[in-house]
Amino acid sequence: MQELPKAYTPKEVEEKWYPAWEANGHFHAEVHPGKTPYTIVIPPPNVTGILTMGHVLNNTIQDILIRWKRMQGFEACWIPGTDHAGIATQNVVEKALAREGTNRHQLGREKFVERVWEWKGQYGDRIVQQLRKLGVSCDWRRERFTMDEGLSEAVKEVFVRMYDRGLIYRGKYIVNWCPFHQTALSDDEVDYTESSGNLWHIRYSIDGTNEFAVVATTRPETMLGDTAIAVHPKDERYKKLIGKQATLPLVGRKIPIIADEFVDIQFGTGMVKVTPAHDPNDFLMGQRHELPQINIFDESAHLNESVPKQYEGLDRFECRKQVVKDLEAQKFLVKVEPHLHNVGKCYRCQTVIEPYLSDQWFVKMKPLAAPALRVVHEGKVRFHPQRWEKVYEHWMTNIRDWCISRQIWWGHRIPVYYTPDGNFTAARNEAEARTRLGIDGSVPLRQDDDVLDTWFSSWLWPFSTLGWPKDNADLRYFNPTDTLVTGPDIIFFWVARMIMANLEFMKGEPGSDGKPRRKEENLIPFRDVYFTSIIRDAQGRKMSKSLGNSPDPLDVINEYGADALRFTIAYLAPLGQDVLFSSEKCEIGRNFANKLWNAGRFLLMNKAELGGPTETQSDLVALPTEHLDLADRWILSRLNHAIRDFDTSLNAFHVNEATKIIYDFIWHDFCDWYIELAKTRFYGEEPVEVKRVVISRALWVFDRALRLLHPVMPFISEELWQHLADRNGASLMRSEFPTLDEKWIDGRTEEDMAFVQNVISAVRNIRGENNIPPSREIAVLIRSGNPGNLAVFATYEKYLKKLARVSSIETIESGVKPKLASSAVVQGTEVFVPLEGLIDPGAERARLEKEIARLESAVEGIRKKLSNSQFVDRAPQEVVQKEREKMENFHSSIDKLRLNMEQLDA
RNA sequence: GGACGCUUAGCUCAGCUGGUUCAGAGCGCCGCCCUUACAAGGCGGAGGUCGUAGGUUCGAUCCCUACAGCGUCCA
Repeated sequence: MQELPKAYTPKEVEEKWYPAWEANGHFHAEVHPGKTPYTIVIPPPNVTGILTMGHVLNNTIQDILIRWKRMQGFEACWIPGTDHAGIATQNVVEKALAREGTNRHQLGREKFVERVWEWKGQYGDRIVQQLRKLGVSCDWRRERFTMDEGLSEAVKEVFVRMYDRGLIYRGKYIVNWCPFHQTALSDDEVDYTESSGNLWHIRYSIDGTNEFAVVATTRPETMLGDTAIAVHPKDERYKKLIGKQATLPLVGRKIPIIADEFVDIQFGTGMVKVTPAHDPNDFLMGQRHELPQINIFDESAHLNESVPKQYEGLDRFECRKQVVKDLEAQKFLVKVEPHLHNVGKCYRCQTVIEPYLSDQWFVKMKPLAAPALRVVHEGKVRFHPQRWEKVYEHWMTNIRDWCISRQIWWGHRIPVYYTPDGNFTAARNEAEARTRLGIDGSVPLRQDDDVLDTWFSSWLWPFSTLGWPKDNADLRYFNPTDTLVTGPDIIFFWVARMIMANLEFMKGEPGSDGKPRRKEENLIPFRDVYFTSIIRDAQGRKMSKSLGNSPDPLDVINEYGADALRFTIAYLAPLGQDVLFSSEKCEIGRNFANKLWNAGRFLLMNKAELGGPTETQSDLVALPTEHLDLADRWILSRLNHAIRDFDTSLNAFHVNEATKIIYDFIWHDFCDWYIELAKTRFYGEEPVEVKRVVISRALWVFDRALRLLHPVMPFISEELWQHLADRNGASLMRSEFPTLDEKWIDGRTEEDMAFVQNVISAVRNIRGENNIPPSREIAVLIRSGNPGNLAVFATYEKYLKKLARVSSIETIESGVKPKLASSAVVQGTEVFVPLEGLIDPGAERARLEKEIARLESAVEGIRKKLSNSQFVDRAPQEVVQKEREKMENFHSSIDKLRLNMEQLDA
């Protein structure tokens, strides 16, 4: 066998294994009646997107879960895909058109949409290719796109069914309007940034009095559309004004003074202007009081004909200047104060959003929300961390109807058809529309121009990707899916809506038993939702393009390796906490990979040295249990602890803990101790047959460690695993995940080993504190009243010799006083290192004093406890007993240390 | 203004729901080492009254309350 290179080089390994796994179908899942499915649907990244650290976190976690379950024998299916990202994608193509000196209007709708598809064909798999670099084991044969034919069918089917049930309606509503894109935006497509503006105080004269109403506003130009003034009903200052009329300055319109609880008595003057067509709150207030809605803007936010002539045609910001100027000139402006407020901007073009009244399509959310809230309350869908339930609950109980129409061209066109005389219906296609409308082919039909919000396709993702609305085996088997891994920022826009959609549309669909689904646990889209944390930079700032503080994951992979990146991000990501990331942190993962690599290298070198038959796949199945010594029993106990704890952690979605468990096991238990101890046997006197057993067992343990590690670091684990034995074409990713074998968990062995480790540490401490170089061997004397400890030593003195570089070990009787020795007490056993000429008695005394002081402060703490009668009476007896034992041990150690210190002078 | 989260070593964070030498890890720092797997490494060491003030309890980093600072979401 060829010797491994001295350092691990990720690139070639990654480039070798990923295509091999994919070509062998290892990522693929099929309906398999004998196996339990475990399904994840990927949160589809925007087709225009590039891989970010957020994707790395999210997809690493998914891959850890799916690889783990796959190795555990589940039929693990991870469905990947991309989102058509309506506005974002349209924007990209429009920019390209602009560079060519044209635009979508010149091109026309049909040609434009063709152009977008072209773009998608050319660049649409960029992010998907980038994901592969990370090593994700998605079932690429099942890759979907939200504009696929199948998914489009699902969208139309859902729309028509909801329309027929009255769950979709058309209405005038105030929406977030982007005057640049001239489309409505959903709430999440609006970025809010704090900016400094002004608060203008404007005076309205009140009819029949000499008084004035003074209102404060951040948007004076909207006064042109005011239809009321509002005060709080309990505001004593203005009670008498309620019901009176005021005159709107510049316009002259008479508007009423109304009372509404929404008004904040503290804000400004306590009087507000009401502009129902241009402010979401005013819109609601207007509905409550049946106020007129006067729309003063056109679609590009220029003033329309509803305002006095001198303002018509002005841009809204020019108009603001003009209105302020005119108010001032006519003495209506009372004062102007600087004011900080949140301004909503279009997330694509940063144009200030205009709350705008327009015809839109809506989904009625209340009927959908109730069951979706219930399944979470009842724990049928579980959130991790659980606290997100409250956020979810708050949103679900205050839910508002969902504006689903977008005035753009790229997306699912709304399946509604209009006749010239204004009749309309939703339909799956034009023919169905004609049937529904009762018209023949002679009447021209026009389909709605708008497209649907992108989320209207992604909320169907857990079943549309599985072929719905067609009943099929995949859908029956893989839905409900198991785990969703996503960010809490889209809990409303995506997670909540998926729960609603699945509950609604899976009802009655055949389930895994072939019978129509009824029970809610079969109607949910997923059982667990893991909310990932936010990735921030080392200073704690959010990663953003404009700050340029977001490392390109592909650069990081090139520099450190995909496994190192995956490991590091998993290691750093506690459930529900933000992650402060910088690429240098990948040294954690890289160094670990290198450590692992060299452990493998060491084992393989020794195996080659010892000769014997080459291991085969089957050789590594059974654990060689001959010639077990303390170290062997100990590492098997530790391994089984690791297996158990890994399972516990990952079941609780504590990915960082699971990662740390493997790290600690491999680095500290296996490398620092087990390999070092095993050297005493490889280089010792035992016959070569025994050594071969020892190396085989070490390889067996290492094989299990690689299996444990594989979900986190798939590439290096596979590469090493293949080197351990002739695998005959098998892959680690399809091998069996280690399971707990209780019989190897052995408390006695761990105690004995802890004693050995502590003695070794004590000697190393003496060596370190006295600056004795490793090249200088030392002698050790042991004194103990504990025969068990002495017995362990008699058997395993070679461990101490090797690991602490000790030349000889002697046991001494009590009463014998070794001269000028450095000493320590380990679990009641005294360890002496006679070091005449090597140690500085002053330094040694200081060392012992420090240790005595430490023990004395511990004793003091216990003394306080034990002298407290309340503690002795009320604490559990075993706790009290333990404290007493501790106290005794500490006292005994202190006595010994004192005595040894005195002898330094003798 | 409301809800939630965070505050532990110089830095970044664990501490899994009150008692084990429980005060930890990684990085950084100091000292000794190229000891035949690994200097991307080994061994040893220094560093914290666990945000503040109360409360519950025999006992609090952990549970409760208030406050401060930071952050996120909602209004």
